[in-house]
Amino acid sequence: MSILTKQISEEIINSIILAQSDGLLPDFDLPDHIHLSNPKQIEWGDYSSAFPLQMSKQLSLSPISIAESIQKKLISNTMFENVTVSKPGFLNVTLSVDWLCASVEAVLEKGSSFADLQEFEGKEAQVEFVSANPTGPLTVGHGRGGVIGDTLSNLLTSVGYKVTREYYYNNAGRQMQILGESLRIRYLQSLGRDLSLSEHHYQGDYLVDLSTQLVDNYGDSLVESHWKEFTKIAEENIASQQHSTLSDLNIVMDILYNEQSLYEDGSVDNVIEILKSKGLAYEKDGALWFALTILGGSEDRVIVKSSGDPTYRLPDISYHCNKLERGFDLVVDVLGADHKDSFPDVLLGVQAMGYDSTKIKLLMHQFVNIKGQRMSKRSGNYITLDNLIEEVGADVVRFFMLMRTSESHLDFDVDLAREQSEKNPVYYVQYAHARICSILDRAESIVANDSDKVIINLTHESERVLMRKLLELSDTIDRSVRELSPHYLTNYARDLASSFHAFYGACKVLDVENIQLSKSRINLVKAVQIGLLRALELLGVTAPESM
RNA sequence: GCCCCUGUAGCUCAAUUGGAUAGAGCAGCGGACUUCUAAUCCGCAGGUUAGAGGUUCGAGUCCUCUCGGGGGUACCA
Repeated sequence: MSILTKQISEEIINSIILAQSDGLLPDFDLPDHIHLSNPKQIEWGDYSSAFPLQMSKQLSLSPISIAESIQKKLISNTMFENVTVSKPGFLNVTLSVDWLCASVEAVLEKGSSFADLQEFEGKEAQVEFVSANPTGPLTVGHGRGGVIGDTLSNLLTSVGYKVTREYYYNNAGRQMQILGESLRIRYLQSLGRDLSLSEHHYQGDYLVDLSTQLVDNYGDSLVESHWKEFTKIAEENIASQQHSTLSDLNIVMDILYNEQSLYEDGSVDNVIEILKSKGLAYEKDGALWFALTILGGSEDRVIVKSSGDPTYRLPDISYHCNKLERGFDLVVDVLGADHKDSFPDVLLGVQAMGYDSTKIKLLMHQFVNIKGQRMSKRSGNYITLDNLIEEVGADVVRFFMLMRTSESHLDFDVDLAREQSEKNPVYYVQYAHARICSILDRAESIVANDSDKVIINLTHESERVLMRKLLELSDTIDRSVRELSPHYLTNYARDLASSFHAFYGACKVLDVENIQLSKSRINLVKAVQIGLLRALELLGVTAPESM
């Protein structure tokens, strides 16, 4: 099944061609797509296009006359019940009930993949997300990135990509030493030694918890151990906790990419050599600088400090080259706003290394602000992702994280999220599914074991809207992928649920007085269930059968 | 100082990338369950889209300036 608006667009273009061959319209270069929007007034139909307005100047014709010429050819199309032209020069189409019914029948035939697209069949994509340092528990910000990345991965899969979910495991550099030292000090404190952390050490309670575990398991046998031993223990422990947190959110990574390996296999040195040989790296003040200004960047940056340690930009460049070397057609970095500045530098580095950096896309998200009574910050501690999941549940976390566009700040209202009531949009959507299940259970007793998929004559306005909304899932998936904006899916799920609830209120599905109509409505409800389940599946939210 | 994001109803946000009379939810008010789940539905009210200019048939959306909020601006990641 193809995208709904694309089908309409093709019909309009065909009508333009017909109008041209009849001399109703002059010849002009046809666009490959007619842009359609959902008009605000019911009398303007299901979709409308401003195409006649846009072409008016070029063709030296009035918008109305262009629209009327297209209308003359489009009106006989059985896909449409009505084609109208309105004031400044809009072309409006109303889908025919027969066409809608037949399309919904096709949903039943195709099942849950009905809205999937084959556009990127055979292509491979990599989505890198979360990529937290193994130095502490995941934050709610990581949670946002995680949910965005995972849902985007689902979406990319639904348009044909083979997707690799990847977590860049940042376990090299000085921060790991600090982690080891911090744990060592906590451990010695647990044994009663009078020591304290410095300002730069990791202050969180999680290292205290870990150190008491160490005392329980090893007693004082680790007293003489080097910080490196403690780093190893802390890293393993924290990483496994991070992944257990992610798995609570239904997120499973395919690959944990180890930063350390970039040093071990010489990739990082290779980047230095190539940049040097191209005259893009130079020594100054004992450090090695990347000459970004030559490549159009805003300013040169240090890639190897005078201490001999690389800055994060260097392994980042190396890592992104490695991604492209693995042959991905699309690489998406899901990053928090704090990383935004370095992204262009990495792209320039990748380009300088001779790779096609246009395959790498950025999906940046802003931070999460936690609002609510019981989640107020305790002294010295911040709210972890674990706390949040425990407080409101995984479904709610996933849904709320995807309610806003990723580039806007997200106010996470914990009081609202915790509320199991009509105020909570997650339950609104899930309740629609539970209602559907309930209807379908009862349907068995009225129309026993009926396997035919016929849908006819669903003419009520709420039925029309519901059918159209269901068929728009393909548009939503397409747009979410095109714009790397998974939040459209959340809006879609709410809209579809809303259309269903309105239909439920207006139309009795199970009506013993009218078996034929009941059969069609039951089939419609089955199709809506398929669509709603699919949307929730892509969002990673469960669909309870009763509530 | 400079760069990026952002400012829309009392609150939280949409608005299909420049289209028609700016839409939802919550909060407020009024209706609808002896009838498929009332975690629902229907209706009312709520706006100078921060402000001022500009671009054009047409601006919440684009350009300039001013004012608020956030982030960055490291030889941290």
